[in-house]
Amino acid sequence: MALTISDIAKLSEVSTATVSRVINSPEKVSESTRKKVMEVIKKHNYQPSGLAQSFRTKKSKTLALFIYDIDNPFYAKLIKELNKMAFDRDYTLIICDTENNKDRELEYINYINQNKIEGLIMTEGISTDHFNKLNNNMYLVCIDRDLDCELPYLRVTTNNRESVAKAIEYLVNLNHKKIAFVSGPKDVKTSIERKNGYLDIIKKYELPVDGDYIYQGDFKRESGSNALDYFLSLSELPSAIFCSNDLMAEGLLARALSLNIDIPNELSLIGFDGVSKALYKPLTTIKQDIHGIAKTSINGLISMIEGGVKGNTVKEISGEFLIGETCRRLKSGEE
Amino acid sequence: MALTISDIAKLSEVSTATVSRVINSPEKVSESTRKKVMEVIKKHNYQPSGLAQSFRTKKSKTLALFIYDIDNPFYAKLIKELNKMAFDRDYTLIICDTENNKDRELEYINYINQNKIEGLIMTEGISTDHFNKLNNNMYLVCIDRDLDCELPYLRVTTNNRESVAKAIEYLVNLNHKKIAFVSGPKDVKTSIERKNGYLDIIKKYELPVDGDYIYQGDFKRESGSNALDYFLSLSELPSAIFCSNDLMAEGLLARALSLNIDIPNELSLIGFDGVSKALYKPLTTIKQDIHGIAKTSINGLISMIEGGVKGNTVKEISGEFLIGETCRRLKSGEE
DNA sequence: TTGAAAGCGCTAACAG
DNA sequence: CTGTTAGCGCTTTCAA
Repeated sequence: MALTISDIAKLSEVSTATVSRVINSPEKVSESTRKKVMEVIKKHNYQPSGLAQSFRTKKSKTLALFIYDIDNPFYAKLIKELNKMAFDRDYTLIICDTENNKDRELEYINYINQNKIEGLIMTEGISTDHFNKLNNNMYLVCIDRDLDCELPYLRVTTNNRESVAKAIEYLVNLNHKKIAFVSGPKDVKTSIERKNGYLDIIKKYELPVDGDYIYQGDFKRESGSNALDYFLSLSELPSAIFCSNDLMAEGLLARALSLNIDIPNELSLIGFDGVSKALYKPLTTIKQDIHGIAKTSINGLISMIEGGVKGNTVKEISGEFLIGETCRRLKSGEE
Repeated sequence: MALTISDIAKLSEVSTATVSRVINSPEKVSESTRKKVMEVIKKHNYQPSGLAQSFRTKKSKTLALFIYDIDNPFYAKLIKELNKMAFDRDYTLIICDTENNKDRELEYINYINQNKIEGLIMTEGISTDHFNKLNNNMYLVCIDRDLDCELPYLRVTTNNRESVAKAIEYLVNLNHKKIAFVSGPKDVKTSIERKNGYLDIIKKYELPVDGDYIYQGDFKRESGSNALDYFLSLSELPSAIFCSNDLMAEGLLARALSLNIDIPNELSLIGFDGVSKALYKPLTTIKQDIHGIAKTSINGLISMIEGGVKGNTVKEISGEFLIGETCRRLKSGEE
């Protein structure tokens, strides 16, 4: 059996309180006893029981991440970053894979309450109903997401609207006029913002774009492929398509390849996220600063937890427009 | 503050012991008191503190997963399955992203010891030195991996050798003779087994294949692309290439596309894993039964933990050969 | 079938 | 600066 604090206390000929101090607030212990105790600790490779510490302090040092699509490489990367940063700050991160399923969410909420999870990071796509059941001293961060809930929270987001606007404007500068847009799911904040960015530029340049050039996708690869089929069914094919995420751009590109449609020569394409790799040509896209998002989220969350303060704040992280090889400049006059 | 067991005891006019029994072994309580207590529990939505339970029983109900490449979609899917199954069995799964870094591993091993993690699932690519530091009542499962360690463990693996042999034989039956192979990293068990499957068939049919047709990759996408460049530099291009995982096959395919090499008309291609989606044509591949692997791993691990037994066992899960559209039948005589 | 009581390993007043 | 002591919320003998 592993040694306990009282074993160490006996071996060091001090009290358990002193051992505890050596571990948690060494400055409160005289150098000589600290040394003495540390030696014993080292010698026996004593490690305090995390279970006992958590129990005693009522702090689990655990965070939970709500996510609904681990398969999306954007989220896979985000998980990687968050997990790493949490661990580096001595917190454990639990992945709650909700699959957008309400029962699942509820189970996780119960889990969170039972296990004294200290903070929650939420990503898109989760229903809102259950969140009142959260312990109301829960600390919250929402990444790219709005939450209808009494609890205040930190919102971390990419500047979706401006980034998309920039990308669309880039197409305009390449003389594109017939620019189509593949959106994400209807009620999702990021979807809406990205679409607004598109509409901003359409309006600004008074481009002749009607509803036909907007296809509602769902952020999944397949809807990109469906989008292309839809646009092909129109009387006038757009000359450029913006997809609201890379996954859909990939789907669209794959479909184009299989139909022998040359990108960018016949069709220009832009994505969003900056996580595509499998393509034969680098995708022009808006790269989200996943590292920055993760860092802001974890640091923000932990400082709320440790400072005991909450508040509604928004931190916007800039996306980076990456020019790949999937857009072509139209000759003037060309459509 | 949340209610505690003694609050419930008072409200139900029984002892805490009885409340505990109602929760953990209701059969030991008379129906009437059980009902009475359950009502109070329901009414107040009492949830026992997981922290206290873990502390008291010294069972964290937590498993850890060692992984080094969350980005690889095979692992992303595996994580998803494992996470879900663990949760369904009331265990928490912690993701230890080692990044193949020894210090990181050591930190995680310490974490595991401190927090009384009950079981460990390991995947490929982790060094072996630290594992002696593991509490020696740790329960272990290795997925597709061998471990040099005193602890007995359950090994769960796809029948790599046979699956690859089957795929290569398929190429032979399509009249391919010049079949090249892109391996994974050198010392990794699955790499070796997959290569052996290839060599088995090469030998069986006495195919004229020398070392030139074997390229050592590293399971990353980029090495697939490099592999193609390498094969193109040979005096005789192979007519078919087997990649030891899908990621490398994707890389190779992307490179082929950008070089205008038609797959499968100029070159046949097979992968391994069954996780590719981004391709313009479905990849012929060996699909690993990720669900089965996860299920066997979690169930095996938990029954070891709860049964208190360990043992060296191997469970082989069959891969499924999936014929996509990346292989072509050669006319007899054609090379 | 139930209750009393001890104690898991640690931290945090409080007193000295 | 250090020790004593109480107690976190739960489970588990042991006795009744």
